[in-house]
Amino acid sequence: MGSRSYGQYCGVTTAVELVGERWALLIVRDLLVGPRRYTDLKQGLPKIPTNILSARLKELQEGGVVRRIPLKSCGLVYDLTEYGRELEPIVVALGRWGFQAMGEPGIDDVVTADSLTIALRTAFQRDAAAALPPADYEVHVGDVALRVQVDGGELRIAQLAPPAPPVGGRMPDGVPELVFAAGPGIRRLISGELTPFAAIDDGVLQVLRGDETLLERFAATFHIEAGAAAPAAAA
Amino acid sequence: MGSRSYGQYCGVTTAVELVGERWALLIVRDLLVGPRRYTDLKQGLPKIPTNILSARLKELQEGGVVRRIPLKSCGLVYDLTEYGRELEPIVVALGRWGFQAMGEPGIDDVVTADSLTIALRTAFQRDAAAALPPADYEVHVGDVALRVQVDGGELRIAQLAPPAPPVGGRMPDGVPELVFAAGPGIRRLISGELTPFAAIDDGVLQVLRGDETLLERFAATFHIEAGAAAPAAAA
DNA sequence: CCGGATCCGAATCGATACTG
DNA sequence: CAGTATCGATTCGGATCCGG
Repeated sequence: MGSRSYGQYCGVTTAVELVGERWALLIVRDLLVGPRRYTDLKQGLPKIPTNILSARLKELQEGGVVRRIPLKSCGLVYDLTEYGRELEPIVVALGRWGFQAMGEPGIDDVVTADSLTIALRTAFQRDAAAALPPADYEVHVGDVALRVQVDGGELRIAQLAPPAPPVGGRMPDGVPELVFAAGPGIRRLISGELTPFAAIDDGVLQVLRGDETLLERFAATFHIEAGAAAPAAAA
Repeated sequence: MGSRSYGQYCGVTTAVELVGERWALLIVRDLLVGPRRYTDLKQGLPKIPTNILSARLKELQEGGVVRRIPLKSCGLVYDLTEYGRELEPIVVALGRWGFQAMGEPGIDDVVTADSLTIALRTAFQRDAAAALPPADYEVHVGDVALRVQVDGGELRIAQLAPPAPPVGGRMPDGVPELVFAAGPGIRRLISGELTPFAAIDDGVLQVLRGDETLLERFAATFHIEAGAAAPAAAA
């Protein structure tokens, strides 16, 4: 009964009926990084109730956004359909928009591997990167570790354990030129609020290995301009 | 407490906390067309409960997306902030994405002036239009009437009565070269599923005045490719 | 452990009525 | 015109439980 339809014949309306329910776009965000098992999604979305996760996955499948793939080696993954994958620029743009309104982290906010991966894609400055020499970073935020490789306009991000190597993921060889660790305060480096030097000085960030001047290159490569009006950062 | 937070420190998460609630993005969609009064919004969103509309407006203001402007001539409008206006490319992209999943209209789906305005912006092919001569259309869909002017890569859309001339809107002068009327089936013209000729033939569209060959130009100017996989059109 | 299904109280939504 | 108030219908959130 409860006709949940918005009652309009319109593309935007159709879109929000497909991916506008609570949690749906965050599931899509994580699947943009790669195929994920039910349990991976649950871990990447620590606060999602399991019934909601399974309901969303069902709806997203019915909407043609997500598909369920039985794995040869026993198991099961969810993946975006080709149609679902077309959401990538939209999710990235939303992330860029929302980034500007991020305040300080809530007391029990977490940074997950997938969300950080998308955040880096969001902040990636292709043109700036193309003009810079290739670089190879290892970034730690909380207990998430990412291998971030930039070569020309290309960006490659791999998630280091934990969690276990993602399905279909390929571990990069070689040694990163720069290894550093940060907390959520890394946001202030990406926003330009803090220079790399100031970030180290404030204890927001520590260089674990490598030449710390590479941080300048990192900051030039990953940046989100505080566009128009920096809103007062909602609660 | 029922902390409605998603518990993640992430731009995408922040964005959906700001505009991810039910109805919120549709309010933004309508405000992208121009400032609107409470009652305008209610008419443009016929199925929104009034308490939800006022709740969303309040939340959007707190989030720095919408602002409330007392009108000199007695009255009150809601408008997007500069930050809110940055959602335009995102809403347009979502509309383009959702367009591909639109099936046939539900029995009591409506097409509103604002949603059609955004739909045309969504479908606008700047490059194609720039290569074509200027054009001046009047489009009727249901009881919505739009004046659509294309000049080079520029698109201007004005809403003809009803409803009354929008606040701050300016009525175009002159006479449109082509006036036509359609139903929701206009979607099939924009998707390329129907040629202009076939659309007339099927009764999807009637030319009321002007040279019907201009419909070719209209179809070339407003088009949405059925990109990757045309999903099976959700219920 | 993986992939959910079930149950229940709390919060939100939807519809309508009403008010300054 | 611009909202509140109210109340039943849904949905969400949290926890537990179940079959492989």
